[in-house]
Amino acid sequence: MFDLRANENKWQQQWEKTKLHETDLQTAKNPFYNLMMFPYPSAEGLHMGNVFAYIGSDIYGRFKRLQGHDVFEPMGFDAFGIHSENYAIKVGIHPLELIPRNIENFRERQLKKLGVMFDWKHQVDTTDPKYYRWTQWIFLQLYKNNLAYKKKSAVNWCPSCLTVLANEQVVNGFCERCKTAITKKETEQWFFKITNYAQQLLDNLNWIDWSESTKIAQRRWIGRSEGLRISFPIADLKEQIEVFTTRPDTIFGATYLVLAPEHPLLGKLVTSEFEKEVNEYVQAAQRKTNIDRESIEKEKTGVFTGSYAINPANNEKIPIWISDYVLMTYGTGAIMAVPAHDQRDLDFANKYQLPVVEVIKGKEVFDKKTAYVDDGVLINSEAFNELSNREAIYKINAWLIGENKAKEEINYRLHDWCISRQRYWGPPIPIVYCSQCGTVPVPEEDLPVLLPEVEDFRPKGEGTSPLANIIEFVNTKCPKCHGEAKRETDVMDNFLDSAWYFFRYPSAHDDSQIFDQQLIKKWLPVDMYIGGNEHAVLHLMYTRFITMVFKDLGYINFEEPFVKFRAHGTIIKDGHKMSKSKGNVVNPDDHLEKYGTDSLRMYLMFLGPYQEGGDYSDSGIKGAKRFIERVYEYFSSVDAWEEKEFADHCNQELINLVHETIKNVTIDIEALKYNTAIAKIRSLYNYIEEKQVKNKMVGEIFIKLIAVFTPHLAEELWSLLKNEYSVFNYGWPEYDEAKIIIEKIEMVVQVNGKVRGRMEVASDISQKEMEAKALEIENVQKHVANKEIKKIIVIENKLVNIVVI
RNA sequence: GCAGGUGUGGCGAAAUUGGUAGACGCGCUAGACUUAGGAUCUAGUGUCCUAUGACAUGGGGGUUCAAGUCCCUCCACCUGCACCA
Repeated sequence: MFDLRANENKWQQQWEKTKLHETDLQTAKNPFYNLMMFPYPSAEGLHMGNVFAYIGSDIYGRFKRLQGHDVFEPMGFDAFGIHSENYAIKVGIHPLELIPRNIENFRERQLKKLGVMFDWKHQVDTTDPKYYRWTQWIFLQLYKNNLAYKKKSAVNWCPSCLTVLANEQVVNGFCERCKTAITKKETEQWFFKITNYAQQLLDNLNWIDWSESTKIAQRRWIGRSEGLRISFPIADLKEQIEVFTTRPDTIFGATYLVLAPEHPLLGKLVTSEFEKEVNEYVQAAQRKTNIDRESIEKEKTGVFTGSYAINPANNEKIPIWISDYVLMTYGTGAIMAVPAHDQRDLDFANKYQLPVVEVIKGKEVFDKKTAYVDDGVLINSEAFNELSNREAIYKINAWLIGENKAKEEINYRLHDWCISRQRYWGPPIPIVYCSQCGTVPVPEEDLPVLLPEVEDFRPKGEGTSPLANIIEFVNTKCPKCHGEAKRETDVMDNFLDSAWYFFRYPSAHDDSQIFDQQLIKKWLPVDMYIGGNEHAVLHLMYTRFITMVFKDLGYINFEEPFVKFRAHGTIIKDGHKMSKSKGNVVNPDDHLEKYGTDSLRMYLMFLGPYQEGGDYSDSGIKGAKRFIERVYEYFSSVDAWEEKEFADHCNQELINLVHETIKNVTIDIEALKYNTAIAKIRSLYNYIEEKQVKNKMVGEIFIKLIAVFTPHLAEELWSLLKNEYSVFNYGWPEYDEAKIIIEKIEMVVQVNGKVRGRMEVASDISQKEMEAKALEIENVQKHVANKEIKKIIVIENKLVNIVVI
């Protein structure tokens, strides 16, 4: 009996000994950078999702290697961040001790067993000072180029993680990590100006070769909308309120304004009569979580400020209200309410008895309950009456702009990236505050700003990092005037660590520079990136931003990091995502031990399309193991392989099958359709076994095809056939369309689209002969009898359809 | 609510993009070998059925010689985003 585990150990050792997977980056002639998303090393170890992702990516890498590329397939650890830190807190072990232990476990006990061709010489660990020194360096470059700034604003606050979060890390109002409801907190934070790149981030989506689902998610997240910024003068005050709208055609129906409770002009607007009510409302809004505030089920509330604005279109006096359905974070934090044509405004107007003026007439009669939001003809709009609203938009825009009452504006949903974290486990922000010189960046030669060893690394929750309590860390000298100064005590968002790691892999041990320009030129952008779509608007957005910054600062000459990105699917179990609470988690270690890596690799790739994932079943993996054992038995039982050109000595059926299989498997793997590739390889094997094929060339072709899926088995079979190590140095099989000769075809004969018979015909038969032959079939005659043949449709090599009436 | 996706045997899934529905597997059934089988091998396996028949790709309708595939409509589930002005 074939011992899969022993065989795997044997070849893994051999690979390591011969450095088969170490690519010489300098001399490589045909580079292919095959990247997969690196993991954060949790103590639980790899889960089935990681395993699925890495195996799928490795198959592509092995395929490219066999096709003759020098494949660079590095791996590293995304070990900074709240996830790692929270785990350390939970188990009560300091991250400085825990994380290296986890990394060791991940690499030695798990990743190395997957049979993936990682090049460990280029391992990267984001918590290594030699790495985060460059993360800090990146911060400094952004700072020097006005792309990093500090500002006070209402930011997302997680009351459980005790830190602020970027918008991308708030999921449905909950913390991405711990699922706690997010509140708003008014504090000073560091931001990166990702919004400077909003348009470029959007435009490039038109040409990068990424999974469509990922591109759609990014487009929506960037959320470009075109409209007008209109100024509404405030009655009795020399101020203006600016609103953003995409529907200037409805301006004559704007019957009131609504400001966000945080709006800066609010103080000036509120009349003494309404002061108490307004203050109470503002305070209540501040206390609410985003969930309470942004839930659309909730009834809208608001209060009148006592002031009025002038509608610049018709000079009507309209009241100014505040409400928390208007967000300070989008547009100008103020809207013109057009209740007749916006459902939210209508609900609000009905509740507080505000006037509703219909300005666009549609087909249906407006019932004051459902806002009319479709196209129509303008009414109650003075000079613009009877225009279609599509036309009116242009005319009203031109008029308002001409009158200096508005200007065109493009708004994005995307906000600047808040990178401050009031936590311990991250790279310190390299900034010093001096009472004389103000905010001073740490000089590049003083990097890294080392993360100090702190006994109590728990977050304190006062809006400051635990580092704020370390006097030796905080107190420092100003790099400019050498006077007393204090360090910034926040650390950087973990997503910055991972936004540039693939730039570092080729230069992983270069302490003189962030990366070697020559190597970057040779190896980047990444040829193929595979990862989970949960990072569609997080990692994959930030990493594009950082790449664009590198380009603009002159470090690289490309602006998109990944030529090709593919999102893999998720592995589910019994119809649900694997999760501890559902109790359906499959531990990959057990299955690796029991069935071997090759079985697991083959099974995972076979259970569904790679980009969709699939449902894991324990029994399915047995089938893969059975297949591997059967193949081994067959190959080892052949004592004499015929060393002949198979194309000359085999029957045409086998020749056709081999060429067709090579062709289809090549196409399928390129498209990541591993499940069907495996099905076709198995079909070929079934034929080999059934017909007891012993041609050595056919055997070798089969081994190469299966090698990407079951590399250990392939090496063993390769040596069984007395070939030289390693099969991965011997190229991907070629197919030759010309060798596929079809002499006879089985054709289906239909009568009125229903199959009534089959016939075997020579491939060079004429259409007339084919028709005649079809009509000879007894069962066909039965169905054609006494009927008039209207026409006969012949599809080459497939079928004949006789249409009768 | 919006966007995207999915819906095919008992199960995971295929289907050359309009041309033989169910490839390749899992499971199951029967048989062989065996002291034994949760091992292995062989055969069978969409449903109904006397079938050379009929019916079958979430439901209904349409286009076509021909529809899982195209169009209309309805339903269910999954994933994102969600008061974005």
